[in-house]
Amino acid sequence: MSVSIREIARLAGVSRGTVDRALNNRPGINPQIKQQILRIADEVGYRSNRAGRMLGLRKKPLTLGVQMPADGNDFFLDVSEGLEEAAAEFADAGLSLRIETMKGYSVERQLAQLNSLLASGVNGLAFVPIDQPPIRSFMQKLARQDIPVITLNSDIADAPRLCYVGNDYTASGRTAGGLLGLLAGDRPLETLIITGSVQVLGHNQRIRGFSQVVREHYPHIHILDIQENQDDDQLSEQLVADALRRWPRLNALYLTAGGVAGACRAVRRAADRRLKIVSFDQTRATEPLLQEGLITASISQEPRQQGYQAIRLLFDYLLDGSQPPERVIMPNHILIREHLSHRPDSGNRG
Amino acid sequence: MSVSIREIARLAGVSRGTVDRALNNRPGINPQIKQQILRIADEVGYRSNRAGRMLGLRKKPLTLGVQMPADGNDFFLDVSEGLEEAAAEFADAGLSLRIETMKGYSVERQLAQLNSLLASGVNGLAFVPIDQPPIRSFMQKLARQDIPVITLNSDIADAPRLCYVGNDYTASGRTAGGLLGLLAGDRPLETLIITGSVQVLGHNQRIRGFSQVVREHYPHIHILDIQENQDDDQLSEQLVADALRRWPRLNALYLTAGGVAGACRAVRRAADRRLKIVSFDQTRATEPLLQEGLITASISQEPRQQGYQAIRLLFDYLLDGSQPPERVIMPNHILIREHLSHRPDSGNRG
DNA sequence: CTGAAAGCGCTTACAG
DNA sequence: CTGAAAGCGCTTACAG
Repeated sequence: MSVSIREIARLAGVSRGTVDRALNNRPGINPQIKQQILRIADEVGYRSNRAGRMLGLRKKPLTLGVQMPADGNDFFLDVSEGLEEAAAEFADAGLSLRIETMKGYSVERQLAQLNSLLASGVNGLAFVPIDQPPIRSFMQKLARQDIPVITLNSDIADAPRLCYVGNDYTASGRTAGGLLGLLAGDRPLETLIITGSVQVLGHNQRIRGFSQVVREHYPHIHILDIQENQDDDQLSEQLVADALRRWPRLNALYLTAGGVAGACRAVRRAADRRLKIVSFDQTRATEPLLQEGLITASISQEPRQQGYQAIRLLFDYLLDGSQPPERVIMPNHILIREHLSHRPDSGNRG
Repeated sequence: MSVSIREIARLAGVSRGTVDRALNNRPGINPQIKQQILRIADEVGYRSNRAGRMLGLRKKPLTLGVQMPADGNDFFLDVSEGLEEAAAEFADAGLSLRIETMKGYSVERQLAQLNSLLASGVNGLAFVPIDQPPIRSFMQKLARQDIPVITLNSDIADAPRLCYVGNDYTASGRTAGGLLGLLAGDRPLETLIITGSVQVLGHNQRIRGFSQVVREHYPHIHILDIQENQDDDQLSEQLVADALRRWPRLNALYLTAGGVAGACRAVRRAADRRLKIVSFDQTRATEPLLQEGLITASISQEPRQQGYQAIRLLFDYLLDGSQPPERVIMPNHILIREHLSHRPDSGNRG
């Protein structure tokens, strides 16, 4: 229970309106007085009351824009749940969401959707940025317009943003490596890495983290090859089928991205071969495969929390000016058949 | 943005005070009018505004009492962090916490501390109940006084409570079993189970869940024996040392509770033997052992979230009357060396 | 540049 | 049993 704006006004001998102007960097205030008020606020340890603020702000409703490559990508179903959870929690305070989704990664499409959100008057944005110069310069523009931006699930270098909310791909690759190491026991493992695309930073980081751990601790894990499936199930199935033929001793698969179902189809057909398979995330595609034991383990990254936190942090920033940490990193979790049912839950996990 | 109490008052042709009385079950209102107001509120889908409520309540500060066997038990350090996080979040609304801790499980001590909290005038309680009749009747008394209670980390049967916040011990035992199954590969595993006490329900459930999975899926995991270490490191070390001597083929340890460090000391001394060790939680004791690879994996249960949610749910109930689910179950996570650094974070994960 | 007033949605005494 | 008023901490027009 901290002091109120009224108390500070009394101490400074000014009106509450003036204190409000000083504290919230509003225009039209004598700089001297402003300094004095800020000093007093600091001395008494003023912290604005969230509830008061929410009520006061109620006339000017806030809208946040979200853009993500969610079409045909089940991973984002969970992200969306988190977005909606936060939206519901702050609906009281006048918050609403506007969500645009696209299929795959098109810079033009992303720009078009972001511009449309901007035109509709959103007060802040969360999106999954494509790592390309046009997106970067768009973000420069947003910064000049004082629109706070959170990069979601995937980050972009050298572009201004409030913060990044997502997982640490290198760390999740390390977890995958450590896990496969444990699964190997002391037997040699001949591993094929299937990645989505060597153009995608996150996929590469998952390979790097994996390789680091294998090199440090598990020399008997041997990497046969790294192949790209473009997140495509058909291609994935083909690649794995070929690999099974080509390397008779192939006994482990590390899948950094999509196309998991396809890869598993090929493995299932080779009924006589038993492979350890490590993948990422818990989706409609991976879940039954984990359930049946074909995928040995999958590494998840709290998609729901990613959505929830992105909205919460933007909202808090707009409400309070509170600065989030530069990177809000979700822990990654190892999923095996026995605890599948427990999907990460809200809890405002906070 | 739902309708306000003012709007309902207008629709019902009464004052806001009367609407407040109807909606919050306050005494002194004509039952007919009350029914009518409730009907209208229902029709328009009234949901009270949290911020408004927090402000309105600000004169009457809320205090919640917490009681737990935290002394000398590192697990509860993380729970406490969660408690404090929630306390900080709702300090605005006048919430404060009163925390009592004890060492071990004494019914008398627990009752004494709960009574002291009650005498100090707490509005709600969260505690780790000992599963004994005197605690049960104490909870009956609390219910009659309309003090909401949340059982934390451990539940108690046949006693009234608002809800249970904690993990599902059987489920975490299943996860342990599934994990050890994967670690075994296709080799036989001669496993010793060391449990805290056969008197503790949670420990037994961890054994049951483990055994279920082993029976269903991993017949080559053989359970040599189940022994009690009373969560004591000395005794634990002794037991494991003896077991290593007695069973030359012992190659796996499943530790359901405390005394992990002691067990590991005995294993480390037997430098020629390599055991798979599965334990629970990430504490000061287990962390370095996971780090060095002596413990293969540990299963954690989001202690911080447990603390956070217990307070949040009590607070919401007192604020809103919002009923939490009967059991709020934390997911359990498999921890291995490679993702130790990522301890579960607030995020109001929720 | 500054203050006084009205209002956000709710609760709590206080009259009647 | 019911209503009118004051107040929680803040913001936003509106005067000056």
